[in-house]
Amino acid sequence: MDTKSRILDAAEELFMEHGFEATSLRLITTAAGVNLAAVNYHFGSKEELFQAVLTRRLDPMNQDRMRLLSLYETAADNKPLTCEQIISAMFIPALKLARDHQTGGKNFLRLLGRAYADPAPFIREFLSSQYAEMIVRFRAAFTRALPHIPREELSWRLHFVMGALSYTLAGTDALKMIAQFQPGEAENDEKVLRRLAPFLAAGLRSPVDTGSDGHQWFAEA
Amino acid sequence: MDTKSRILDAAEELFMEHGFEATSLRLITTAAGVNLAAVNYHFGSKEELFQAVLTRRLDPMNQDRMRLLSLYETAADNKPLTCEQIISAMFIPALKLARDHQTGGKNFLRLLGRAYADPAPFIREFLSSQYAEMIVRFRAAFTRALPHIPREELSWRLHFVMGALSYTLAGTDALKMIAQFQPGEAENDEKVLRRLAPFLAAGLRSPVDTGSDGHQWFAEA
DNA sequence: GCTCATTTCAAACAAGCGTTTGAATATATG
DNA sequence: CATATATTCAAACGCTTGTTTGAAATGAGC
Repeated sequence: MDTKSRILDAAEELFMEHGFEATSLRLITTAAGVNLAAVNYHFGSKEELFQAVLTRRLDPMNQDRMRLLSLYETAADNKPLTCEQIISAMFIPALKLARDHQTGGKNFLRLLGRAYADPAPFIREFLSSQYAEMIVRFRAAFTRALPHIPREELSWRLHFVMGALSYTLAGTDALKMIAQFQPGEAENDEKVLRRLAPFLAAGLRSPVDTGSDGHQWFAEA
Repeated sequence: MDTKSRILDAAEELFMEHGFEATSLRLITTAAGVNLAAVNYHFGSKEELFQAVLTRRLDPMNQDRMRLLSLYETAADNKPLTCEQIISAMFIPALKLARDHQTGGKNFLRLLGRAYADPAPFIREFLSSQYAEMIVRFRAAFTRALPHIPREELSWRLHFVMGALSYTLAGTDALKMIAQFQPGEAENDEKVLRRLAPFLAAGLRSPVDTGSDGHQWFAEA
């Protein structure tokens, strides 16, 4: 394999394991079996390397998501899609990566989940640009699927969906370490996403809280 | 104010802004107006300072959550609580912090959201220990409230709830920067949580997917 | 006012960081 | 084969990091 790919693979795993700031170029190049200067030669800088690691898999995944959404829309003959279809279009490409044991697909999804919460501006701006087109398309699809949900409310619900998804894919949360939380059989990313999707679909479809009926949310204690 | 509090306040804000690794002790001590060596004198190390920053507000918040849950359980006379009540017990203490403009409550919640996704083992282990007791209590409450949900499924749904909550509180996600996502009026943390709670309650209560009826999730594309 | 423990301070420490350099090597082109 | 281009390499650069040190300053108790 060529030097560039060796660096990308090693960086993907180490960034996932230690985060961006705590992963040194010396650690990456040693793991990749290449010279220290190779990163700056092939990628320019550590930041550009990080973006290259993300782009390599994120861009195809988001393209795949939009391709799938268009497929469903064409098949539906311009009628609104169901929530399940739209969520499937978001999840299936992620599932493909999770299933991919050959490449570091699982590693990448966990790295992506961490990148979402990283404070560095260059990461946030990069993700914004990477997701911009996809979000617009999916927002439009959800707007047609859920016409009774006000625009702002729908924005937030889409936000919650992305949050739960990225958090779950990150798989780093502290809860997993607590003894009480013991999944019975060996859970893999695929099974988890199959649990998450119906959960989110129910939330997306839930009636909008008018504040007048039902449970008194957040009554003072 | 004493040196220790000055350091904690400055560290809280700077850790929130730049993350743990990218925030240097020199940045913190300069902002706090104290000597560089004061951190190691009062807290021992940078890691212990970070834990002190989290403990200061996280421990009281989780105590408050459990107190509230006990309050509801006593009022319910040992009958199972509703999902809304349990979620309220989780959210109200977080809301109190979000409302607190005096102290850096909002800053802290965003810092906490980021800590959830931080790769450093010492952070993950610390959060595990901080949340252990609370999670056990709330798991038990949800188990009684949703007896028809299998144990493993409930574990994951609780996991999703924590994920969406922490991701939302972090408030750092890239989606916010995308032009299409423009909340109409000025949204504050309180309004956001009021949208999130019903969304999650609907997901928690959703029928368990038996795989035999309804939408064909994740049909191959 | 002396004493002793606590706290602050400037300075230095060793180590690691991302990046650059210029020569050496490999690869491809004519 | 000779030439030019692309890549690798060891070494060093300047800088920042968390932590330690020992002296100076502070403040309470007798």
